[in-house]
Amino acid sequence: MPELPEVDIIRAGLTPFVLGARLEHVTLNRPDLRYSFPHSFAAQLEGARITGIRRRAKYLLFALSSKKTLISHLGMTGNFRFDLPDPQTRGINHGFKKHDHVILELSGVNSPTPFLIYSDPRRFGFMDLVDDPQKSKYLKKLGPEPLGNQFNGAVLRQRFASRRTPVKTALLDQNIVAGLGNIYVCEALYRAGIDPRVRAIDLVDGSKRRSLQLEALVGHIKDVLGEAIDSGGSTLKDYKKVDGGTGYFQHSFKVYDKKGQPCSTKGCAGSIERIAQSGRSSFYCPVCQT
DNA sequence: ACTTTGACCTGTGCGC
DNA sequence: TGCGCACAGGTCAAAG
Repeated sequence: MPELPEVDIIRAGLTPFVLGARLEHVTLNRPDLRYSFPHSFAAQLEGARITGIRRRAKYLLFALSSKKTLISHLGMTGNFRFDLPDPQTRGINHGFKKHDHVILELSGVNSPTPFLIYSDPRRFGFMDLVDDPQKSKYLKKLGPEPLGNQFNGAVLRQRFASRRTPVKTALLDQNIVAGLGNIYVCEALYRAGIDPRVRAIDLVDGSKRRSLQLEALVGHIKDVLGEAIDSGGSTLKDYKKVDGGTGYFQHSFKVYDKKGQPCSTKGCAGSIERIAQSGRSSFYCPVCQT
């Protein structure tokens, strides 16, 4: 579900409500999500205060007064919201909903309710508790943040130089650049006029035109992510902001999920096609993405 | 080191 | 209305 913009909106939405809050009680409604929760997970969290929330790639990092960091990945359908238990359904998930797997009971801040709920129907998300997030297996190999100065044409050229895989696939590889997902890769490639099937290495070793495309691609990635954040992210189905509102960037999609629709590039007579690449859908205009 | 494939889950929408 | 299938914002382990 959530790519970098959505995770960043969630981070921003949580911050005023959980910064400084104390984790009074933690309830796990099942022993695992994608992976098992770490040993004594709830007990280790209880009593700690949340001293900061950051985002790295698609991960949320909750810094705790215990000096541990709670790492949360939302997978495809993970979400946080504030809610109260429903007395009518006390039998299931302690009064919360079917896929409400983690209940964080907070105190000491002015949050909408004391209960911060992590919900995740498909359970592709996971949580971990670590001493040093930089060293964690999940974060240590990640590529640069696409919105940072560490991500630029020279860096992308270097990272593409050994990759014979399609540029679409390469951009989804979090070890090349961290935070892009299927939507924003499709949209950025469209803006850059690059066919998603072009091999990454060919943007490096190919023609002058290919080099210019790679250089432009960097700017389009930054632009599309920035615009999506400004629009509150993209809501397809599960994604909601912490306050329950939806994002709006889905209304700005040019190609994602637009199969059969006319290309919106001025003067282009093409229509959007859908192809499968490494098991995911790619949407693109075969006329103006070459 | 790189590439490809399948696996992990549940829900929804479609064609019949 | 029900059934079966395809597909969905992601990532990782395994195998070549």
